[in-house]
Amino acid sequence: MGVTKTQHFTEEQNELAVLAKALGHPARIAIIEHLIKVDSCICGDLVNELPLAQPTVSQHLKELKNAGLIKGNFEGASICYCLNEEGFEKIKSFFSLINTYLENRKDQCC
Amino acid sequence: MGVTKTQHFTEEQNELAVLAKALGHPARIAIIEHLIKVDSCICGDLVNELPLAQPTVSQHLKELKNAGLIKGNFEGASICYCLNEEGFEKIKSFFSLINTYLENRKDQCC
DNA sequence: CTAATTAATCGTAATATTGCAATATAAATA
DNA sequence: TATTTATATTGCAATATTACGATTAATTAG
Repeated sequence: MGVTKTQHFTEEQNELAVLAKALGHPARIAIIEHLIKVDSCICGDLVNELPLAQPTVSQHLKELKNAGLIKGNFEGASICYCLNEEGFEKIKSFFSLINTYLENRKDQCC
Repeated sequence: MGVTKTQHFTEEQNELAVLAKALGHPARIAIIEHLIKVDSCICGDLVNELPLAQPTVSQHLKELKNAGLIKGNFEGASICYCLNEEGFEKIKSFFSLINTYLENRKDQCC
């Protein structure tokens, strides 16, 4: 029926999925990459940087913010967005687990 | 409208988005976690493990496979699924970039 | 206060995702 | 060969996502 069965999964699994989903769009990858490149950012910048209209960029920023991957504060007339370490920490520990597993994996059955 | 403007982003950005999107569902996170836990897996296992019907699990496996995050081989009557290192490598280098940035970031403007 | 600038929100069309029953396919076994 | 077992595919309903024009809200400059 089209609704994710969130209730049936653990909180950790749902959190990770939310974070990954937020990164699951090239525009949002581009936003993260741009934030790293300029090391602090105004939204207007992004509208020029991305091949998308201003409302669309605003929407993508909102999703990244909701997922906890970026933070935004008013700075004069515009808004300063930057990476939110907290969100990335959670992803980091998940991938650490995977990397440790992959490095120690003895026999790859497939 | 409603179609992601894939053409306007770099191949790397699109690839990362595909990988992240594939992880953007709790069932698929659960599948990855289970594959790590049992260190090789048969799909039937997963149908019992997950709160989803067999066709739904099959679909999620397909998406993980398409994204390059898991591999599957026939093993007798059933199929043996396991992690595909290649896919995770790509994600790893992206997060390395982010971690390096976050660790060296001087002033957090937000 | 008014105009200009910047970014968020609303409304909506186009498309994608999620989930499952029903069915199909493929291999193992009796 | 017929049956069982394991997994994939199809078709469809419910819902979510993507994108953007129009509008609104908030801030700054004059």
